[in-house]
Amino acid sequence: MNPSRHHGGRQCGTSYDVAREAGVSQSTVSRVFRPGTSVAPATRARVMAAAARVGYRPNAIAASLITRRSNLVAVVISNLTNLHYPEVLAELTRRLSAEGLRVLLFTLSTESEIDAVLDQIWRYRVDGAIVAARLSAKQQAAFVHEGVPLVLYNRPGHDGIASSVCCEAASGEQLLIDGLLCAGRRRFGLIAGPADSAVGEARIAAARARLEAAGLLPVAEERGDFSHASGLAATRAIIAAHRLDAIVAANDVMALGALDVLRHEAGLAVPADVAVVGFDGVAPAAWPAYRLTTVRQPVEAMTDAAVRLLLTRIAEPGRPAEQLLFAGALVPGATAPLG
Amino acid sequence: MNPSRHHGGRQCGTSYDVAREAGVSQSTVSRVFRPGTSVAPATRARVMAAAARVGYRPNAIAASLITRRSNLVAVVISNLTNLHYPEVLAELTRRLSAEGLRVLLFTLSTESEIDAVLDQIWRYRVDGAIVAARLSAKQQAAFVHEGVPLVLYNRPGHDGIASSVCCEAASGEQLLIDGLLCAGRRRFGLIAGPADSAVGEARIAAARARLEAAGLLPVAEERGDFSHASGLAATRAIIAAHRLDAIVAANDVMALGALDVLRHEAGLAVPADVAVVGFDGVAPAAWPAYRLTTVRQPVEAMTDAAVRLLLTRIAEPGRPAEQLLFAGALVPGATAPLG
DNA sequence: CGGCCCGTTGCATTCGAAGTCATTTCCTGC
DNA sequence: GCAGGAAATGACTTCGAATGCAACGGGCCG
Repeated sequence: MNPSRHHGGRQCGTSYDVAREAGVSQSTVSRVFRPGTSVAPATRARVMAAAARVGYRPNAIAASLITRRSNLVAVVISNLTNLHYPEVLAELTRRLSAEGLRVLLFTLSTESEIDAVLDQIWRYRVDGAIVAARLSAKQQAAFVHEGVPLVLYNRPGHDGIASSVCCEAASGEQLLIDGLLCAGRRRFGLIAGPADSAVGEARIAAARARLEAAGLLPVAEERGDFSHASGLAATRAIIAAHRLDAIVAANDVMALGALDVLRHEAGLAVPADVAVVGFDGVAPAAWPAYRLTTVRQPVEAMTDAAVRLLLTRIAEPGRPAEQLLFAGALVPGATAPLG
Repeated sequence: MNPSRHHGGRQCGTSYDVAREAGVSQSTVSRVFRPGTSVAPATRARVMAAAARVGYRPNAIAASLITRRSNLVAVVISNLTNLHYPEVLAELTRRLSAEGLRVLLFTLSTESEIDAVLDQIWRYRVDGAIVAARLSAKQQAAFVHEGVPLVLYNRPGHDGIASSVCCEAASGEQLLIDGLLCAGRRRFGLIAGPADSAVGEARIAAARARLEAAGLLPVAEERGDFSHASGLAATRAIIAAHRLDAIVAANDVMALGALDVLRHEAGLAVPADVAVVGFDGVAPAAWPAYRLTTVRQPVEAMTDAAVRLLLTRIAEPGRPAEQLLFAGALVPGATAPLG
């Protein structure tokens, strides 16, 4: 029926080759390699031996075609350079592997690539997707339309179409801001993220809200893009024009940039002159050179939840979307006196 | 023939649905979606319209089965937490996407997982693999046997079986060590990587060789695992027992750990008391808090070469393996006076 | 006006495994 | 010794697109 051709490069045999070699049918070979099927021990042994002889490897592509399960999960990450995301990616990959799912990785250099990425996602018939990138309502709806379970990571789910896992900003910022206020800080500078970043906006909005609750307005505000360089630039701009006693950055990497400018360019003492706080809990923030006071996202719990949400939606496509919120944990550090 | 069933969740139509809708054969639909085939403009338009109506998406899985090209490339990275690798991964993904290839990502928590990963790689019939993890000779040979083009990233190719792209250690370490020697440093401490890391060993061996050429032996040696924490530990151990004037670390992250201990625990001045050098050129090394003197791997050139090597081996499977070496570029920094 | 050639198109087959259904085998209990 | 049933196995179909080959049609040239 299906003897393996030897055209060009060598290739591993098919289930038909194994079947012929073992003197059984292809169905039996298939059953041997599929858990939960009943095959006589003797037959199984014969098939395994034959498979070893011909170097048989089940073809996941062929299996996907008929089972309509590719065991692939698309993971979309917008900026891997953000230091926080490699950690997320590593955790996601680890957990997905443990569940027998493979990761099809997409990274975005610019947000405009997203439509091309989605097209590829549809083509590969992934079983689901975990997206840490901005998706419009229309794009989120496309996942429903294509029947691909979607979990958003640290991005808001539009109209409850998609499931999502987020680290809630309010309580974390509250801890930071209230601490600073208690310690007597009054002149705050804010370093926001890009305007189109929901997490960034949420954090800065939360910070601003706490200040307002205390009857204060930020003395200065600048926008960065979450990068260290933008943290440097924003801080230079702020301190050139204003006298501050606290800087609140939308993420750790910009906060580290702020620290660098304050200490190494402005000659200011942290936290004596100016306190600095961030958000994320990236590894370098904890290094002795910085010891940044920040809020750490519970990456383990969040990635675990993301995978779990995805699995349940794969298992039960009809299931309604869930939005999970996680609270960050205060990491005291040494860059802010927290009353 | 093949009308789309509506079992359970909605799914997008097949080429047969489009064919029926457009009044053409399935072959024609296939041709419309495949570049380099000849279809009458009018027909193409009809098919495109029909495809839009039924929401057709070419099924890459089905196409892979018959073409024997999955357009998937396995990327295996051993420790994403190493700060250098996220950058490599981002570049690789970007370049592979540009070539129409998708990334199947595998990360390793422990080296023992590698065999399970290889098994998955065979099953998915990837077109090629880029591996930044330790592979035994046997494992490398398996790629040849399975007919999967392999490019090793910063790992030595065994017996020229596999292609590889490496950042050569000798010239970089020479620049660093000779500079330190010129500046009068004589009492060196080395922080090596794990014994099974080829790059780590190569760098430390190169450093030692330069010292020997100058008639010196390292005063102290410790081993880390490339992590910041291990850099801290190694440095504590070294300075507790010896008086040094230079520390050479096998990578930047450990060097940053060394800096942290020297400055914030030991109260030593860098570079006045002790100079520190690393290797890689990771982003935080250039931040004002550190300004580490190091050698930067040419990530752009290396990833570009890795992808290019892979593409040519995919195109011409018979082609012999190539080993490419790249030289790192000195990043002067402020942690070492380079004579 | 006929023949030829090329651009289009359809038919039929193929890729490799999974699973349905029918058949065989063997064991059990009466 | 035979009916009943469970386990094991095989024949056959299916998933969705790509492609070799044959057929068709139109334009061009002689």
